[in-house]
Amino acid sequence: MKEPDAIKLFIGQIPRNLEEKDLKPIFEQFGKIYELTVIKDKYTGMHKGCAFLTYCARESALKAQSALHEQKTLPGMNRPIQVKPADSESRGDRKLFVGMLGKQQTDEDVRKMFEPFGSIDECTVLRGPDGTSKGCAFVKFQTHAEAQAAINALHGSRTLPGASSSLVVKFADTEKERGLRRMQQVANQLGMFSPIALQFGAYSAYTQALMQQQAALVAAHSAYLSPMATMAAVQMQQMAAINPSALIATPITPITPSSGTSTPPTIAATPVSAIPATLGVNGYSPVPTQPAGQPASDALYTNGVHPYPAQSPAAPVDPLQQAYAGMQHYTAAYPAAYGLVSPAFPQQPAIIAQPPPQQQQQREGPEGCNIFIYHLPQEFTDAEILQMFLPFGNVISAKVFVDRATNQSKCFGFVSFDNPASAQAAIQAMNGFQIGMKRLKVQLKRPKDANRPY
DNA sequence: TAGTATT
Repeated sequence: MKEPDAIKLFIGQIPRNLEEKDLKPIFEQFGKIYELTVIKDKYTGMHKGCAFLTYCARESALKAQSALHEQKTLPGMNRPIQVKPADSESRGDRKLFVGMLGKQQTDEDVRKMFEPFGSIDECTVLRGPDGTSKGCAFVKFQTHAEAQAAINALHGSRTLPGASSSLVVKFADTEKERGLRRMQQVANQLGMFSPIALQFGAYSAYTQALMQQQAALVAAHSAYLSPMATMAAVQMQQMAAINPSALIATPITPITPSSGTSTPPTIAATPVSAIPATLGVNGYSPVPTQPAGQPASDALYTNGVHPYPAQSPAAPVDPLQQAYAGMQHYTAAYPAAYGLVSPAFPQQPAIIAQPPPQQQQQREGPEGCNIFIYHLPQEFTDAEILQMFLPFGNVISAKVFVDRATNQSKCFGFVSFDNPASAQAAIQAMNGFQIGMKRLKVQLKRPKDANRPY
């Protein structure tokens, strides 16, 4: 079916509305396709604007690459299509990050500097939106040895005009390192400069997981909304990936046409609970973050910011809670935006177009996996507590108890995980967590046959 | 001084 020396290609700069079936005709002309997969976000299913393509024959891949790479631009894109071997095809580490360039150096200048050390596959100076150099570049050699030779010869070898220190030449960050860098940026933006704050590994992970979930929520919801709302969701996801604090500080209102509505959104007025749980199987989306038992998780609550119900109201505010409050504001703003966006797009179905929220029956997890949550905000529904507890593991059930007569929340609920460690992590992190004027009470659910102490 | 994306 596929030649043993077939090459997997990475295809970049694909419009997000193109799926496999749309892309197939573009690539089929170079040979029989073995596999073509659009890359989607693991959690949100959102099209990432790129794909993997493997032809049965190696030759087809080479033909496609030379015919298409940087040769044409797909509709709606402002950069040409990328067709090149996927990272997984490359041998070893051969990509360099070059820092402390002068602002004047162009791609060509950098290329000249590096070409004595080997064959360069790619050389790009990073530039801001206005075209000014960011003073750094990526240079990819064909082999690891060439890249290493360039480091040996060039790193620290000179100081370029306009640069504040000597030239930096090193291997570009791996994916993992990039993640760390992002977390550090997040920490910095939230003002967490102290050595104690630097231990907040769990905080970053938690925040990022929550941001992902929030973005997913809006993404799911926006399927029923306007293109503008969808764009906002995309932007939001991008921001969540790099800068949760920007997300918090940037409510969705800027995308809404101003139409005289001045009611400030509040979570009580318009809960997001109507958002269908369309995230993954059974409406539940697993999150990899498992703070359970991790040292960072312990550090989070041994540094004087332990959230606890008995804590004085004047206690210092946990930045985690601030972040959470910010997100509430964000999600609360969303329905308000909906109300404003909708009339501008009369062809869009109104809110009745939403499928009915999936009413999941409460499911019990194994002993030790079920938690009880009390003091929930009145407007929290299954969807909200699901969102709140997803970062701690695989949630198999999330249920807010509702008064049958009034359909009002009784302000308590149950969440079940598929393992006890997740339940413990959730209790550790969320018991005493302040939301508005309330602090959550989070504890293991009593076994059915337990003696009732009161 | 870290890109437009890499299962």
